[in-house]
Amino acid sequence: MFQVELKASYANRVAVVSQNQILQSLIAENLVSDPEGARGRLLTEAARLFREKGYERTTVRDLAAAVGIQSGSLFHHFRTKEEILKAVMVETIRLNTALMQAALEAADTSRQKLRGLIRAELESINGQTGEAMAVLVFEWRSLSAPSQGEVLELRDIYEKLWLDVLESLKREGALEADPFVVRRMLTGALSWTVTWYKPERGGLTLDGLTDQVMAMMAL
Amino acid sequence: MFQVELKASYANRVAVVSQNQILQSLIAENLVSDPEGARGRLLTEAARLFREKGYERTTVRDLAAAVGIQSGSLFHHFRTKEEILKAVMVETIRLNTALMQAALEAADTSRQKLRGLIRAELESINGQTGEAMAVLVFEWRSLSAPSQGEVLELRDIYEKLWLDVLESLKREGALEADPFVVRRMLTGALSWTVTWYKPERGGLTLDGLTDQVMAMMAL
DNA sequence: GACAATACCAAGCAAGCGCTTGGTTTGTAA
DNA sequence: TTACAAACCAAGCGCTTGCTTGGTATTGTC
Repeated sequence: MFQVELKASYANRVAVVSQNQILQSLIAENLVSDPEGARGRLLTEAARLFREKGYERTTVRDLAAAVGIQSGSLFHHFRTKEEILKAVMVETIRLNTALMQAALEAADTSRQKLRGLIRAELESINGQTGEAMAVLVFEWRSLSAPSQGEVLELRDIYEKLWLDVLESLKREGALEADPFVVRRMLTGALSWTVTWYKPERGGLTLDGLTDQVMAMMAL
Repeated sequence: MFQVELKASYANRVAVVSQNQILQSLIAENLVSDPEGARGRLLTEAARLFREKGYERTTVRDLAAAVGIQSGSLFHHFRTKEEILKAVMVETIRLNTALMQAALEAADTSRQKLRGLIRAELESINGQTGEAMAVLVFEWRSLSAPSQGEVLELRDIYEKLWLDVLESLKREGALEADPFVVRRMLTGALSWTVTWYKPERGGLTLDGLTDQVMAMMAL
Protein backbone atom coordinates (compact mmCIF):
# COMPACT_ATOMS: atom_id res chain seq x y z
CA MET A 1 0.00 0.00 0.00
CA PHE A 2 2.66 2.51 1.02
CA GLN A 3 4.91 1.28 -1.72
CA VAL A 4 2.22 1.85 -4.30
CA GLU A 5 1.67 5.38 -3.05
CA LEU A 6 5.36 6.14 -3.03
CA LYS A 7 5.68 4.84 -6.54
CA ALA A 8 2.75 6.91 -7.73
CA SER A 9 4.10 9.98 -6.01
CA TYR A 10 7.50 9.53 -7.61
CA ALA A 11 5.94 8.97 -11.01
CA ASN A 12 3.91 12.12 -10.50
CA ARG A 13 6.95 14.21 -9.72
CA VAL A 14 8.78 12.92 -12.75
CA ALA A 15 5.72 13.58 -14.92
CA VAL A 16 5.34 17.14 -13.67
CA VAL A 17 8.98 17.94 -14.23
CA SER A 18 8.96 16.58 -17.75
CA GLN A 19 5.68 18.36 -18.42
CA ASN A 20 7.25 21.68 -17.51
CA GLN A 21 10.35 20.94 -19.56
CA ILE A 22 8.21 20.17 -22.59
CA LEU A 23 6.21 23.35 -22.08
CA GLN A 24 9.41 25.39 -21.82
CA SER A 25 10.84 24.00 -25.03
CA LEU A 26 7.59 24.62 -26.88
CA ILE A 27 7.63 28.22 -25.63
CA ALA A 28 11.22 28.56 -26.83
CA GLU A 29 10.17 27.33 -30.26
CA ASN A 30 7.30 29.85 -30.24
CA LEU A 31 4.77 27.05 -30.67
CA VAL A 32 2.84 27.96 -27.55
CA SER A 33 2.58 31.26 -25.65
CA ASP A 34 4.28 31.78 -22.32
CA PRO A 35 1.50 31.73 -19.69
CA GLU A 36 3.41 34.47 -17.87
CA GLY A 37 3.25 36.80 -20.87
CA ALA A 38 0.32 38.99 -21.88
CA ARG A 39 -0.84 36.75 -24.69
CA GLY A 40 -0.52 33.59 -22.66
CA ARG A 41 -2.40 35.04 -19.71
CA LEU A 42 -5.24 36.03 -22.00
CA LEU A 43 -5.41 32.55 -23.50
CA THR A 44 -5.46 30.97 -20.05
CA GLU A 45 -8.31 33.22 -18.93
CA ALA A 46 -10.11 32.67 -22.22
CA ALA A 47 -9.95 28.90 -21.76
CA ARG A 48 -11.34 29.29 -18.26
CA LEU A 49 -14.22 31.49 -19.37
CA PHE A 50 -15.01 29.48 -22.49
CA ARG A 51 -15.23 26.37 -20.40
CA GLU A 52 -17.26 28.01 -17.65
CA LYS A 53 -19.84 29.83 -19.76
CA GLY A 54 -19.29 28.58 -23.29
CA TYR A 55 -17.73 30.51 -26.15
CA GLU A 56 -20.92 32.27 -27.29
CA ARG A 57 -21.90 33.40 -23.82
CA THR A 58 -18.43 34.79 -23.17
CA THR A 59 -18.24 38.37 -24.45
CA VAL A 60 -15.13 40.24 -25.48
CA ARG A 61 -15.87 42.47 -22.52
CA ASP A 62 -15.66 39.43 -20.22
CA LEU A 63 -12.34 38.44 -21.75
CA ALA A 64 -10.92 41.94 -21.46
CA ALA A 65 -12.07 42.32 -17.86
CA ALA A 66 -10.45 39.01 -16.95
CA VAL A 67 -7.01 40.39 -17.86
CA GLY A 68 -7.77 43.95 -16.76
CA ILE A 69 -7.93 45.84 -20.05
CA GLN A 70 -10.63 47.49 -22.15
CA SER A 71 -12.56 45.35 -24.59
CA GLY A 72 -11.28 47.23 -27.62
CA SER A 73 -7.68 46.63 -26.60
CA LEU A 74 -8.17 42.92 -27.18
CA PHE A 75 -8.12 43.52 -30.89
CA HIS A 76 -4.49 44.61 -30.82
CA HIS A 77 -3.58 41.05 -29.91
CA PHE A 78 -6.19 39.12 -31.92
CA ARG A 79 -8.05 40.19 -35.02
CA THR A 80 -11.31 38.53 -34.01
CA LYS A 81 -12.86 36.80 -31.03
CA GLU A 82 -12.80 33.53 -32.93
CA GLU A 83 -9.04 33.84 -33.38
CA ILE A 84 -8.75 33.62 -29.59
CA LEU A 85 -10.71 30.37 -29.55
CA LYS A 86 -8.58 28.97 -32.34
CA ALA A 87 -5.37 29.93 -30.55
CA VAL A 88 -6.55 28.15 -27.39
CA MET A 89 -7.23 25.01 -29.39
CA VAL A 90 -4.10 25.05 -31.52
CA GLU A 91 -1.75 25.60 -28.60
CA THR A 92 -3.52 22.91 -26.59
CA ILE A 93 -3.11 20.34 -29.33
CA ARG A 94 0.55 21.27 -29.82
CA LEU A 95 1.28 20.86 -26.14
CA ASN A 96 -0.59 17.58 -25.91
CA THR A 97 1.04 16.09 -28.96
CA ALA A 98 4.40 16.77 -27.36
CA LEU A 99 3.26 15.29 -24.05
CA MET A 100 2.01 12.12 -25.74
CA GLN A 101 5.24 11.72 -27.65
CA ALA A 102 7.14 11.97 -24.39
CA ALA A 103 4.86 9.37 -22.81
CA LEU A 104 5.53 7.02 -25.72
CA GLU A 105 9.29 7.44 -25.47
CA ALA A 106 9.21 6.63 -21.78
CA ALA A 107 7.51 3.27 -22.35
CA ASP A 108 8.85 0.00 -23.78
CA THR A 109 6.03 -2.43 -24.58
CA SER A 110 2.89 -1.59 -26.54
CA ARG A 111 0.83 -2.18 -23.43
CA GLN A 112 2.95 0.23 -21.45
CA LYS A 113 2.78 2.75 -24.26
CA LEU A 114 -1.04 2.60 -24.21
CA ARG A 115 -1.07 3.04 -20.46
CA GLY A 116 1.27 6.00 -20.86
CA LEU A 117 -1.03 7.61 -23.42
CA ILE A 118 -4.13 7.08 -21.26
CA ARG A 119 -2.37 8.39 -18.19
CA ALA A 120 -1.05 11.42 -20.08
CA GLU A 121 -4.42 12.24 -21.62
CA LEU A 122 -6.15 11.97 -18.25
CA GLU A 123 -3.50 14.29 -16.89
CA SER A 124 -4.14 16.79 -19.70
CA ILE A 125 -7.88 16.64 -19.23
CA ASN A 126 -7.88 16.89 -15.46
CA GLY A 127 -4.71 18.86 -14.81
CA GLN A 128 -3.59 22.39 -15.55
CA THR A 129 -4.53 22.24 -19.23
CA GLY A 130 -7.94 20.79 -18.40
CA GLU A 131 -9.90 23.92 -19.16
CA ALA A 132 -8.36 24.20 -22.60
CA MET A 133 -8.97 20.49 -23.27
CA ALA A 134 -12.63 20.89 -22.35
CA VAL A 135 -12.88 23.83 -24.74
CA LEU A 136 -11.41 21.62 -27.46
CA VAL A 137 -14.16 19.06 -26.90
CA PHE A 138 -17.19 21.22 -26.23
CA GLU A 139 -16.62 24.35 -28.31
CA TRP A 140 -15.66 22.67 -31.55
CA ARG A 141 -18.74 23.87 -33.44
CA SER A 142 -18.06 27.49 -32.59
CA LEU A 143 -15.02 27.42 -34.87
CA SER A 144 -15.57 28.54 -38.45
CA ALA A 145 -15.18 25.86 -41.10
CA PRO A 146 -11.72 27.03 -42.27
CA SER A 147 -10.42 27.11 -38.72
CA GLN A 148 -11.86 23.66 -38.09
CA GLY A 149 -9.84 22.43 -41.03
CA GLU A 150 -6.60 23.84 -39.65
CA VAL A 151 -7.18 22.39 -36.20
CA LEU A 152 -8.22 19.06 -37.69
CA GLU A 153 -4.85 18.70 -39.42
CA LEU A 154 -3.06 19.09 -36.12
CA ARG A 155 -5.41 16.65 -34.45
CA ASP A 156 -4.69 14.00 -37.06
CA ILE A 157 -1.04 13.97 -36.05
CA TYR A 158 -2.10 13.56 -32.45
CA GLU A 159 -4.55 10.76 -33.21
CA LYS A 160 -1.96 8.86 -35.24
CA LEU A 161 0.11 8.39 -32.11
CA TRP A 162 -2.81 6.54 -30.53
CA LEU A 163 -3.65 4.49 -33.60
CA ASP A 164 -0.07 3.27 -34.04
CA VAL A 165 -0.04 1.89 -30.51
CA LEU A 166 -3.48 0.31 -30.77
CA GLU A 167 -2.59 -1.28 -34.09
CA SER A 168 0.55 -2.76 -32.54
CA LEU A 169 -1.56 -4.24 -29.76
CA LYS A 170 -3.91 -5.72 -32.31
CA ARG A 171 -1.02 -7.21 -34.29
CA GLU A 172 0.30 -8.71 -31.07
CA GLY A 173 -3.12 -10.26 -30.39
CA ALA A 174 -3.69 -8.31 -27.20
CA LEU A 175 -6.57 -6.39 -28.73
CA GLU A 176 -9.55 -7.87 -30.55
CA ALA A 177 -11.59 -4.83 -31.50
CA ASP A 178 -10.98 -2.33 -34.29
CA PRO A 179 -8.33 0.21 -33.23
CA PHE A 180 -10.39 3.06 -34.69
CA VAL A 181 -13.42 2.07 -32.65
CA VAL A 182 -11.38 1.58 -29.50
CA ARG A 183 -9.68 4.95 -29.84
CA ARG A 184 -13.01 6.66 -30.26
CA MET A 185 -14.52 4.92 -27.27
CA LEU A 186 -11.49 5.98 -25.27
CA THR A 187 -11.76 9.54 -26.50
CA GLY A 188 -15.32 9.70 -25.21
CA ALA A 189 -14.68 7.96 -21.92
CA LEU A 190 -11.54 9.96 -21.10
CA SER A 191 -12.78 13.39 -22.10
CA TRP A 192 -16.02 12.81 -20.22
CA THR A 193 -14.02 12.50 -16.99
CA VAL A 194 -13.72 16.28 -17.04
CA THR A 195 -17.41 16.48 -16.12
CA TRP A 196 -17.19 14.34 -13.01
CA TYR A 197 -13.65 13.47 -11.86
CA LYS A 198 -12.53 15.48 -8.83
CA PRO A 199 -9.17 14.20 -7.60
CA GLU A 200 -9.36 15.99 -4.24
CA ARG A 201 -12.35 14.04 -2.99
CA GLY A 202 -13.21 10.38 -3.39
CA GLY A 203 -9.66 9.21 -3.08
CA LEU A 204 -9.37 8.10 -6.68
CA THR A 205 -6.00 9.16 -8.02
CA LEU A 206 -5.14 9.65 -11.67
CA ASP A 207 -3.14 6.45 -11.54
CA GLY A 208 -6.12 4.64 -10.06
CA LEU A 209 -8.31 6.00 -12.81
CA THR A 210 -5.79 4.86 -15.40
CA ASP A 211 -5.83 1.38 -13.89
CA GLN A 212 -9.59 1.19 -14.13
CA VAL A 213 -9.52 2.15 -17.80
CA MET A 214 -6.90 -0.53 -18.51
CA ALA A 215 -9.00 -3.06 -16.61
CA MET A 216 -12.07 -2.08 -18.61
CA MET A 217 -10.13 -3.03 -21.71
CA ALA A 218 -9.04 -6.35 -20.19
CA LEU A 219 -5.41 -5.29 -20.51
CA MET B 1 -23.01 -15.17 -40.45
CA PHE B 2 -26.44 -15.06 -42.04
CA GLN B 3 -27.98 -16.28 -38.82
CA VAL B 4 -26.40 -13.45 -36.91
CA GLU B 5 -27.68 -10.92 -39.43
CA LEU B 6 -31.17 -12.41 -39.35
CA LYS B 7 -31.16 -12.34 -35.61
CA ALA B 8 -30.04 -8.73 -35.53
CA SER B 9 -32.63 -7.76 -38.10
CA TYR B 10 -35.38 -9.45 -36.08
CA ALA B 11 -34.20 -7.82 -32.88
CA ASN B 12 -34.20 -4.51 -34.68
CA ARG B 13 -37.79 -4.86 -35.80
CA VAL B 14 -38.94 -5.82 -32.31
CA ALA B 15 -37.04 -2.87 -30.87
CA VAL B 16 -38.54 -0.40 -33.33
CA VAL B 17 -42.09 -1.64 -32.69
CA SER B 18 -41.71 -1.45 -28.95
CA GLN B 19 -40.04 1.98 -29.28
CA ASN B 20 -43.09 3.31 -31.09
CA GLN B 21 -45.47 1.76 -28.60
CA ILE B 22 -43.61 3.38 -25.74
CA LEU B 23 -43.63 6.74 -27.51
CA GLN B 24 -47.38 6.46 -28.10
CA SER B 25 -48.16 5.69 -24.49
CA LEU B 26 -46.00 8.61 -23.30
CA ILE B 27 -47.87 10.90 -25.71
CA ALA B 28 -51.16 9.59 -24.33
CA GLU B 29 -49.99 10.43 -20.82
CA ASN B 30 -48.97 13.93 -22.00
CA LEU B 31 -45.39 13.32 -20.90
CA VAL B 32 -43.95 13.98 -24.36
CA SER B 33 -45.35 15.98 -27.27
CA ASP B 34 -46.68 14.28 -30.38
CA PRO B 35 -44.06 14.87 -33.12
CA GLU B 36 -46.97 15.27 -35.57
CA GLY B 37 -48.43 18.17 -33.60
CA ALA B 38 -47.32 21.80 -33.70
CA ARG B 39 -45.43 21.72 -30.42
CA GLY B 40 -43.76 18.41 -31.20
CA ARG B 41 -42.68 19.55 -34.65
CA LEU B 42 -41.12 22.66 -33.16
CA LEU B 43 -39.24 20.61 -30.57
CA THR B 44 -37.96 18.26 -33.26
CA GLU B 45 -36.72 21.15 -35.38
CA ALA B 46 -35.28 22.85 -32.31
CA ALA B 47 -33.30 19.73 -31.45
CA ARG B 48 -31.99 19.58 -35.02
CA LEU B 49 -30.94 23.23 -35.03
CA PHE B 50 -29.48 23.21 -31.52
CA ARG B 51 -27.38 20.21 -32.46
CA GLU B 52 -26.32 21.65 -35.79
CA LYS B 53 -25.40 25.17 -34.71
CA GLY B 54 -25.56 25.10 -30.95
CA TYR B 55 -28.19 26.74 -28.75
CA GLU B 56 -26.64 30.20 -28.67
CA ARG B 57 -26.08 30.42 -32.41
CA THR B 58 -29.66 29.35 -33.09
CA THR B 59 -31.91 32.43 -33.09
CA VAL B 60 -35.63 32.48 -32.40
CA ARG B 61 -35.95 33.58 -36.03
CA ASP B 62 -34.20 30.37 -37.12
CA LEU B 63 -36.56 28.30 -34.99
CA ALA B 64 -39.64 30.08 -36.30
CA ALA B 65 -38.54 29.78 -39.92
CA ALA B 66 -37.95 26.04 -39.46
CA VAL B 67 -41.64 25.52 -38.70
CA GLY B 68 -42.89 28.27 -41.00
CA ILE B 69 -44.12 30.94 -38.60
CA GLN B 70 -43.00 34.40 -37.49
CA SER B 71 -40.48 34.69 -34.70
CA GLY B 72 -42.92 36.44 -32.38
CA SER B 73 -45.45 33.63 -32.72
CA LEU B 74 -43.06 31.28 -30.96
CA PHE B 75 -43.82 32.99 -27.69
CA HIS B 76 -47.42 31.81 -27.72
CA HIS B 77 -46.10 28.27 -27.29
CA PHE B 78 -43.10 28.94 -25.05
CA ARG B 79 -42.48 31.84 -22.73
CA THR B 80 -38.74 32.01 -23.44
CA LYS B 81 -36.19 30.53 -25.79
CA GLU B 82 -34.65 28.66 -22.90
CA GLU B 83 -37.98 26.96 -22.20
CA ILE B 84 -37.69 25.36 -25.62
CA LEU B 85 -34.27 23.95 -24.76
CA LYS B 86 -35.56 22.68 -21.45
CA ALA B 87 -38.56 21.02 -23.11
CA VAL B 88 -36.27 19.24 -25.57
CA MET B 89 -34.18 17.90 -22.70
CA VAL B 90 -37.04 16.95 -20.38
CA GLU B 91 -38.97 15.06 -23.05
CA THR B 92 -35.82 13.30 -24.20
CA ILE B 93 -35.03 12.06 -20.72
CA ARG B 94 -38.63 10.93 -20.18
CA LEU B 95 -38.62 8.95 -23.39
CA ASN B 96 -35.25 7.40 -22.69
CA THR B 97 -36.11 6.42 -19.15
CA ALA B 98 -39.11 4.53 -20.50
CA LEU B 99 -36.99 2.90 -23.20
CA MET B 100 -34.39 1.77 -20.66
CA GLN B 101 -37.06 0.34 -18.40
CA ALA B 102 -38.44 -1.64 -21.33
CA ALA B 103 -34.96 -2.91 -22.15
CA LEU B 104 -34.53 -4.06 -18.55
CA GLU B 105 -37.86 -5.89 -18.51
CA ALA B 106 -36.96 -7.73 -21.70
CA ALA B 107 -33.76 -9.17 -20.17
CA ASP B 108 -33.25 -11.88 -17.57
CA THR B 109 -29.68 -11.91 -16.27
CA SER B 110 -27.74 -8.87 -15.08
CA ARG B 111 -25.37 -9.29 -17.98
CA GLN B 112 -28.25 -9.29 -20.44
CA LYS B 113 -29.76 -6.28 -18.70
CA LEU B 114 -26.53 -4.34 -19.12
CA ARG B 115 -26.32 -5.30 -22.77
CA GLY B 116 -29.92 -4.17 -23.17
CA LEU B 117 -29.18 -0.79 -21.59
CA ILE B 118 -26.10 -0.26 -23.76
CA ARG B 119 -27.93 -1.30 -26.90
CA ALA B 120 -30.90 0.95 -26.03
CA GLU B 121 -28.72 3.96 -25.24
CA LEU B 122 -26.77 3.53 -28.47
CA GLU B 123 -30.10 3.38 -30.28
CA SER B 124 -31.23 6.60 -28.58
CA ILE B 125 -27.99 8.37 -29.36
CA ASN B 126 -27.71 7.26 -32.96
CA GLY B 127 -31.37 6.81 -33.91
CA GLN B 128 -34.30 9.15 -34.31
CA THR B 129 -33.84 10.80 -30.93
CA GLY B 130 -30.14 11.29 -31.57
CA GLU B 131 -30.30 15.01 -32.14
CA ALA B 132 -32.11 15.57 -28.87
CA MET B 133 -29.62 13.30 -27.06
CA ALA B 134 -26.72 15.29 -28.45
CA VAL B 135 -28.37 18.49 -27.25
CA LEU B 136 -28.67 16.95 -23.80
CA VAL B 137 -24.92 16.31 -23.74
CA PHE B 138 -23.52 19.40 -25.42
CA GLU B 139 -25.94 22.20 -24.51
CA TRP B 140 -26.13 21.51 -20.81
CA ARG B 141 -24.44 24.76 -19.82
CA SER B 142 -26.93 26.84 -21.77
CA LEU B 143 -29.64 25.93 -19.28
CA SER B 144 -30.16 28.33 -16.38
CA ALA B 145 -29.28 26.97 -12.95
CA PRO B 146 -32.92 26.38 -11.87
CA SER B 147 -33.68 24.49 -15.07
CA GLN B 148 -30.52 22.43 -14.63
CA GLY B 149 -31.84 21.38 -11.25
CA GLU B 150 -35.16 20.21 -12.66
CA VAL B 151 -33.52 18.24 -15.44
CA LEU B 152 -30.99 16.78 -13.02
CA GLU B 153 -33.77 15.27 -10.91
CA LEU B 154 -35.12 13.44 -13.93
CA ARG B 155 -31.66 12.29 -14.90
CA ASP B 156 -31.08 10.79 -11.48
CA ILE B 157 -33.99 8.41 -12.01
CA TYR B 158 -32.51 7.45 -15.35
CA GLU B 159 -29.03 6.91 -13.92
CA LYS B 160 -30.35 4.76 -11.09
CA LEU B 161 -31.48 2.19 -13.65
CA TRP B 162 -27.88 1.83 -14.78
CA LEU B 163 -26.37 1.78 -11.31
CA ASP B 164 -28.73 -0.94 -10.09
CA VAL B 165 -27.63 -3.24 -12.90
CA LEU B 166 -23.94 -2.46 -12.47
CA GLU B 167 -24.18 -3.02 -8.71
CA SER B 168 -25.82 -6.39 -9.33
CA LEU B 169 -22.95 -7.33 -11.61
CA LYS B 170 -20.47 -6.28 -8.97
CA ARG B 171 -22.26 -8.32 -6.31
CA GLU B 172 -22.19 -11.30 -8.64
CA GLY B 173 -18.45 -10.87 -9.11
CA ALA B 174 -18.67 -10.17 -12.83
CA LEU B 175 -17.48 -6.59 -12.36
CA GLU B 176 -14.42 -5.44 -10.47
CA ALA B 177 -14.49 -1.70 -10.87
CA ASP B 178 -16.63 0.86 -9.08
CA PRO B 179 -20.12 0.98 -10.66
CA PHE B 180 -20.14 4.80 -10.53
CA VAL B 181 -16.88 5.00 -12.40
CA VAL B 182 -17.95 2.40 -14.95
CA ARG B 183 -21.25 4.15 -15.63
CA ARG B 184 -19.45 7.42 -16.17
CA MET B 185 -16.94 5.88 -18.53
CA LEU B 186 -19.82 4.33 -20.42
CA THR B 187 -21.68 7.63 -20.55
CA GLY B 188 -18.68 9.25 -22.20
CA ALA B 189 -17.90 6.43 -24.58
CA LEU B 190 -21.50 5.93 -25.71
CA SER B 191 -22.47 9.58 -26.11
CA TRP B 192 -19.26 10.26 -28.00
CA THR B 193 -20.38 7.82 -30.69
CA VAL B 194 -22.71 10.54 -31.93
CA THR B 195 -19.67 12.40 -33.24
CA TRP B 196 -18.34 9.57 -35.39
CA TYR B 197 -20.66 6.56 -35.75
CA LYS B 198 -22.34 6.43 -39.16
CA PRO B 199 -24.33 3.18 -39.50
CA GLU B 200 -24.76 3.46 -43.28
CA ARG B 201 -21.08 3.19 -44.09
CA GLY B 202 -18.43 1.03 -42.53
CA GLY B 203 -20.72 -1.93 -42.03
CA LEU B 204 -20.72 -1.68 -38.26
CA THR B 205 -24.27 -2.26 -36.99
CA LEU B 206 -25.62 -1.07 -33.66
CA ASP B 207 -25.49 -4.67 -32.47
CA GLY B 208 -21.89 -4.92 -33.55
CA LEU B 209 -21.11 -1.72 -31.69
CA THR B 210 -22.87 -3.07 -28.60
CA ASP B 211 -20.76 -6.22 -28.79
CA GLN B 212 -17.56 -4.21 -28.92
CA VAL B 213 -18.54 -2.25 -25.84
CA MET B 214 -19.33 -5.46 -23.94
CA ALA B 215 -16.00 -6.91 -25.05
CA MET B 216 -14.19 -3.78 -23.87
CA MET B 217 -15.60 -4.49 -20.44
CA ALA B 218 -14.54 -8.14 -20.58
CA LEU B 219 -18.17 -9.25 -20.30
C1' DG C 1 -74.32 31.30 -36.80
C1' DA C 2 -72.58 33.38 -32.48
C1' DC C 3 -68.66 33.36 -29.57
C1' DA C 4 -64.63 32.33 -27.37
C1' DA C 5 -60.29 30.50 -27.39
C1' DT C 6 -56.35 29.58 -29.88
C1' DA C 7 -52.85 30.46 -33.30
C1' DC C 8 -50.69 33.56 -35.77
C1' DC C 9 -48.73 38.17 -38.15
C1' DA C 10 -46.36 42.77 -38.71
C1' DA C 11 -43.74 45.92 -36.59
C1' DG C 12 -40.52 47.30 -33.59
C1' DC C 13 -38.17 48.17 -28.85
C1' DA C 14 -34.37 47.92 -25.60
C1' DA C 15 -30.28 45.74 -24.72
C1' DG C 16 -26.15 43.59 -25.79
C1' DC C 17 -22.99 42.14 -29.21
C1' DG C 18 -18.32 42.23 -31.96
C1' DC C 19 -15.53 45.42 -33.55
C1' DT C 20 -13.64 50.31 -35.04
C1' DT C 21 -11.81 54.72 -34.30
C1' DG C 22 -8.78 58.48 -32.80
C1' DG C 23 -6.01 59.62 -29.42
C1' DT C 24 -2.89 58.76 -25.10
C1' DT C 25 0.45 56.23 -22.28
C1' DT C 26 4.33 53.15 -21.74
C1' DG C 27 8.47 50.72 -22.94
C1' DT C 28 12.91 50.63 -25.59
C1' DA C 29 16.92 51.91 -27.76
C1' DA C 30 20.09 55.23 -29.90
C1' DT D 1 16.44 63.74 -25.08
C1' DT D 2 14.43 62.17 -29.00
C1' DA D 3 12.07 58.97 -31.82
C1' DC D 4 9.03 55.38 -32.57
C1' DA D 5 6.39 51.34 -31.96
C1' DA D 6 3.62 48.63 -29.11
C1' DA D 7 0.01 48.60 -25.70
C1' DC D 8 -3.83 50.52 -24.13
C1' DC D 9 -8.19 53.73 -23.27
C1' DA D 10 -12.75 56.10 -24.01
C1' DA D 11 -16.35 56.33 -26.81
C1' DG D 12 -19.47 54.62 -29.71
C1' DC D 13 -21.24 52.60 -34.38
C1' DG D 14 -24.01 49.35 -36.72
C1' DC D 15 -26.18 45.25 -36.24
C1' DT D 16 -28.49 41.28 -34.14
C1' DT D 17 -30.64 39.47 -30.34
C1' DG D 18 -34.76 37.82 -27.37
C1' DC D 19 -38.98 39.35 -26.60
C1' DT D 20 -43.42 42.57 -26.64
C1' DT D 21 -47.35 44.67 -28.50
C1' DG D 22 -51.77 45.33 -30.76
C1' DG D 23 -54.35 43.44 -33.96
C1' DT D 24 -56.16 39.67 -37.35
C1' DA D 25 -57.25 34.95 -39.04
C1' DT D 26 -58.56 30.21 -37.81
C1' DT D 27 -60.59 26.71 -35.22
C1' DG D 28 -63.77 24.24 -32.24
C1' DT D 29 -68.33 24.30 -29.52
C1' DC D 30 -73.13 24.86 -28.44
